[in-house]
Amino acid sequence: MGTAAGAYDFGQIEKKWQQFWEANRTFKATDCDGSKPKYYILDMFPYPSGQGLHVGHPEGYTASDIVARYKRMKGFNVLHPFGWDAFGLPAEQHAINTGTHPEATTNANITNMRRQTKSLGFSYDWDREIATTDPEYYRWTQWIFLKLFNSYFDDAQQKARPIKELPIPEGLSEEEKRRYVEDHRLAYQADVPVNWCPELGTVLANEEVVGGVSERGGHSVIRKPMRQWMLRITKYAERLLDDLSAVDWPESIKKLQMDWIGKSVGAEVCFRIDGFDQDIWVFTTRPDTLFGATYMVMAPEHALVDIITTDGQKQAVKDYCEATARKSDLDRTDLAKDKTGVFTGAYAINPVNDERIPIWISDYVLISYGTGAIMAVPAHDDRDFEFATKFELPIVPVVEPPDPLDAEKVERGELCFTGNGTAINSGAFDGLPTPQFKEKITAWLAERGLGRKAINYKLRDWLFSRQRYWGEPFPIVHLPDGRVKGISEDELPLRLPQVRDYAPLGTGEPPLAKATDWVNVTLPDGTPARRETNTMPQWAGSCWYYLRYLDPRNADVGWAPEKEDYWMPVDLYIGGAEHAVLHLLYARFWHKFLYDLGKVHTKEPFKKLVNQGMILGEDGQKMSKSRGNVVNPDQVIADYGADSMRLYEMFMGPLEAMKPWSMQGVQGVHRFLQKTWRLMVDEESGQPLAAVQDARADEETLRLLHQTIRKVGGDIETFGFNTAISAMMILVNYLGRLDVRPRSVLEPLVLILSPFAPHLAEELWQRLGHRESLAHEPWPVYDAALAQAREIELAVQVNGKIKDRIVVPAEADEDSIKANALGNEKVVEALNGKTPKKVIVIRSRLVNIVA
RNA sequence: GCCGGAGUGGCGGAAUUGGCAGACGCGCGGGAUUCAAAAUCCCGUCCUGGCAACAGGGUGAGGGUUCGAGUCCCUCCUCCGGCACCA
Repeated sequence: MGTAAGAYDFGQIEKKWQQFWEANRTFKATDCDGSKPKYYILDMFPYPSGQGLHVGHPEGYTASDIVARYKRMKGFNVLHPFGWDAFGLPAEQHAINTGTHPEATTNANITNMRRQTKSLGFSYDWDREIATTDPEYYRWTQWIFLKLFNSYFDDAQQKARPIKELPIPEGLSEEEKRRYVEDHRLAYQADVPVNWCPELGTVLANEEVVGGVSERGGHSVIRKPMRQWMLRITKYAERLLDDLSAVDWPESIKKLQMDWIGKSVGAEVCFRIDGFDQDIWVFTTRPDTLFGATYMVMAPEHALVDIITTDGQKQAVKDYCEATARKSDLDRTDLAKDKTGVFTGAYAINPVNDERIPIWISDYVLISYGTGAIMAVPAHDDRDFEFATKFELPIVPVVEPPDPLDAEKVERGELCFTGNGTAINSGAFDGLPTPQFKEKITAWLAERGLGRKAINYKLRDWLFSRQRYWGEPFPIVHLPDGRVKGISEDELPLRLPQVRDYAPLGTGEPPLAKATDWVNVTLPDGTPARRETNTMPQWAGSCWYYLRYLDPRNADVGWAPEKEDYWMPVDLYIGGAEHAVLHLLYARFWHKFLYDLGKVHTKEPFKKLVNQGMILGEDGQKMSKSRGNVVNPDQVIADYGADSMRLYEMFMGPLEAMKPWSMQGVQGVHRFLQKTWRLMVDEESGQPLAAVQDARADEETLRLLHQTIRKVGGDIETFGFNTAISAMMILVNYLGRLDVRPRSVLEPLVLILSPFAPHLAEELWQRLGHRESLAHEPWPVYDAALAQAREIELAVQVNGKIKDRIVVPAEADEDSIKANALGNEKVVEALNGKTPKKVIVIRSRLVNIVA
């Protein structure tokens, strides 16, 4: 196999061109080149895992590489960088088990994955390679954190400002002033009930807990109050939501982000507590149902619970609160099927009708959303309905559904209606449609100081600290008096210290606490202090890496402003849909913050986003070691070559779709590349075939060529890589039948194939007599006139059924087509003497005769 | 439960967005080449009936709009993804 001198020796060819590109810096991106339009195309950088590359990675990378190579040929100055999201739990778990420094593991994994990535021939500018674990990189991650720490959010201006400019209310003590400032920083510490994972020995962000267990590893997660670093992402909720309309992203991803942010517009309403000075505020999206509020529910953690509970109910309430506190997240969701709760013994006064309503506690009300208390309207809220039914609380209908049948059921308390309708049992407001009632009652409450318009978000502040070793250290010190200070920027990077072992202490104390020499510091003024021992979560480094690529070796700033101005935003971002809310929301948040600081000039970092779908094993199942269906890219490349691998991954189906692997499919595209080779190269000599000539192509050949150029270019623009490949296959199959293969046809074919199979294309280009790489050759221009067929075959239907086909000149007008069709003998036969009622002519498509 | 997305040959998938369903590839069948095999090339391949020309049916199921529906509308089924007491 492949013994002849001129055979398609992909192994040798691919190595040769990879070395050529690297030696010649073929894909070097030139900063601030004003002579060309720029195009920034970014892949989601991978975690350097010990498993190495799997076949899912090259899918997105090949797609982006095709676009990058295509755009270069279209005359763009393309920035196409690559790097490593290198902090992460696997290297640390390995360190805990074996004592190997995670850095050593990480570097070895990067070396291996870099080799694998390079073996696919992607046109990255490798001079810009970065790793988030490099101190020269995380120096700037820490720098951004310091900026967050030293900023607050100005609600009126809806933007971040330096903490020094925070207006502090009059009359506060020094201690209160300090607290006030701490409470406004965008990076702050708080005692929060966190997702504590005993198995991993760390807390997790809400986004990292899936179905009550940890996203990584599937370990159980419990609720535990701990002092943690938080980022005030909630301040950006409105902007994160608004600016989604400005990006070209899949609607599904935008929707996921919208739902995650979860904006609700409603009102906060004040209820007096009978016999107490205190009030309870509740948040509701349905202030129009206030007259139907028959009880209240507070979260068990609510501060007022202890105060208002009557002696008789003390024990029951205490037991319930303790039981709730012990529940893990998983237990809570499991128990969600059946509502639980306890009466406090206290009553509140409904502000609209002065009714006395009982106050309950239940864990179906969350302390972390709204005010931690609700007014319950069982007739018009499913959860309240369920609770009221179980505990036999009154149900008062106040909204009449439009459907009379429903209305009757609601009236009898048999149906819970949550839609819009007409107000009933609501005093002077009766008869109002829901939307108007909402506005009226909100104004009514506001006039009396009993309520106000309010907006709530599901989005919570970002839990930003982890009790791990392998992450960015916080540039923060703790003073003996409890104050927290950021270290100065010129002390960055704050490097990770060496530690004896990497195991968490299990108490919540991070491994860094073991590095006492590092932890204990003396400040310039002589004060002893302790360094923060938590580290940042993995998402930190990926929040801004697209900016470091712009200026990756700059030792003075994270990125130079003129480079940011030239390259940003990212024009095309390709990666997996699993990052829909995590990475993409966090990165947008940091970007908006940097925008407020004037460090970036665009509101959004990623203009267009495309998700590649997952590649399944040959059995149609998700690839996994235990199933034994994992495809090894190294093996595929060894057997068929990188070009075949690239081409196959693009030929499998639509980029975004989930699709199963097929080794025979790889063979299929490999055959196509072989065929393309043999189209031009003599397998014996390696020289161009005698059939390759400087001859004129005939009309039919030119037409197919120009149609193919048009199709392939158009398909690349719309990510239809599978159909682009199919079009090239048709052209190659056609040319294979010709005895004379004009160079003027083969050369454009090689050029349009080159983004897909770059090694083969470069080799063919050279063997056709070119000295330069084709990487910057102009993309062939198609001639619309040549692509246009002279004659067109039309289907002729009678009553929608095809009877025959006719051939007409491309420019034939409707009347002549009509005459042609009606004169067709099959048509005459089918009509059987009947007169056509109507003749529909779709030029270039078909004729339909209705009889 | 709620919100998205998708159901097309034996398989992966095409179909100008309302206009010839099944491009291209895989697989399979037949043939050429070969001592033989691999590789390669040619022909066939949605289903049913027929030697064939041809006829009929066909895009998850059922209904509707239309001269015309894989594509649009309604109802239902299945699979995948997301959220899961967010008031």
